[in-house]
Amino acid sequence: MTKIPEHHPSPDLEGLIGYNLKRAYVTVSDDFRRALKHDNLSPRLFSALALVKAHPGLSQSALARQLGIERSGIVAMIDELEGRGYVIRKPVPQDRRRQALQLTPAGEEAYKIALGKVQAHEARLLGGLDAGQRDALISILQKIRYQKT
Amino acid sequence: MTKIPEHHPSPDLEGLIGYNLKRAYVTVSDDFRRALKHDNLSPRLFSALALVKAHPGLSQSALARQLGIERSGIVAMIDELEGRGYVIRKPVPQDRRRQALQLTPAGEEAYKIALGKVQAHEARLLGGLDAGQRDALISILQKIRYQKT
DNA sequence: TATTGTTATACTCTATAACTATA
DNA sequence: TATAGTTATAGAGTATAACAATA
Repeated sequence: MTKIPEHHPSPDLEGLIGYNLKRAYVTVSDDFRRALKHDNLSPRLFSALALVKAHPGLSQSALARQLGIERSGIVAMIDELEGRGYVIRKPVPQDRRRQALQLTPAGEEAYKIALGKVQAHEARLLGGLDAGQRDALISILQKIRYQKT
Repeated sequence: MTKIPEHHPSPDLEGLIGYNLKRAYVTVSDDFRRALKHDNLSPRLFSALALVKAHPGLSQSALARQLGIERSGIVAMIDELEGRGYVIRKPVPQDRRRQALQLTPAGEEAYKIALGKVQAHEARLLGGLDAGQRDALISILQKIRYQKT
């Protein structure tokens, strides 16, 4: 006997942006993790590297604001990246409260490799979208993100 | 002295679908929670109600598959919804391993009210999108979700 | 007074592994 | 053998609240 595929969504849910956003993110995130399993980089650690790379000297508080999370959550992330030798906390003489974050050469290299894998993962996973759809998607998502609520 | 707004994203990150999906989902999810705070319904409990509503008699395992999570995670969710009197677990005589889930009248009513609030929240939050953008977004997100990886 | 980094603590969501009862 | 529900347990990713050092 052939198995009947279970497929019974809720029309209410399927019509909601929030539900579809969440499910799509889980799909992309799972594939991201598989793609960077060997590098042992989660999406959030990768994002932290990307921001420190783009803004050498960034403080931990500024990184937290940029990622949209509390600064207390940054500590363990930077501990981890520093432990791997990817990032250093550099004292700032002009403001002794701060730690200026920057990538080490090993961090630069690890980021470069990871970025290639991330872009390959997205190209593979989102290969079904044409360039127009991809740009439209990013533009709409940014409109949502940057919206004042 | 005027404060300079901090705005230093990473070009790499801003170009990634995954990063934008995540950030957009957090925005929508936070607003959802604010909108349904009074009803004490999280996105996942709301989704569970929606699926039981759409498919009365659904088993817990089928609900888990539908939500894309493990069945062990469903137990506490249904405990909670049952405790509030929104859902009942009904024994199935033909298969005594199963519990058929269904909404109580109170659950139907709570869901109806919640659905209205959720739709209002999305209309408000996504008011900047025209109907075409909204449909395009849902269609692209579903394409990602339903993709075989 | 306000901000930075930090710690302690707790909560939400989810996974894994094992068990039992049924099929 | 396989599936349904369940429990115990653990992990990731957050938040809140407090504190010391510094601005």
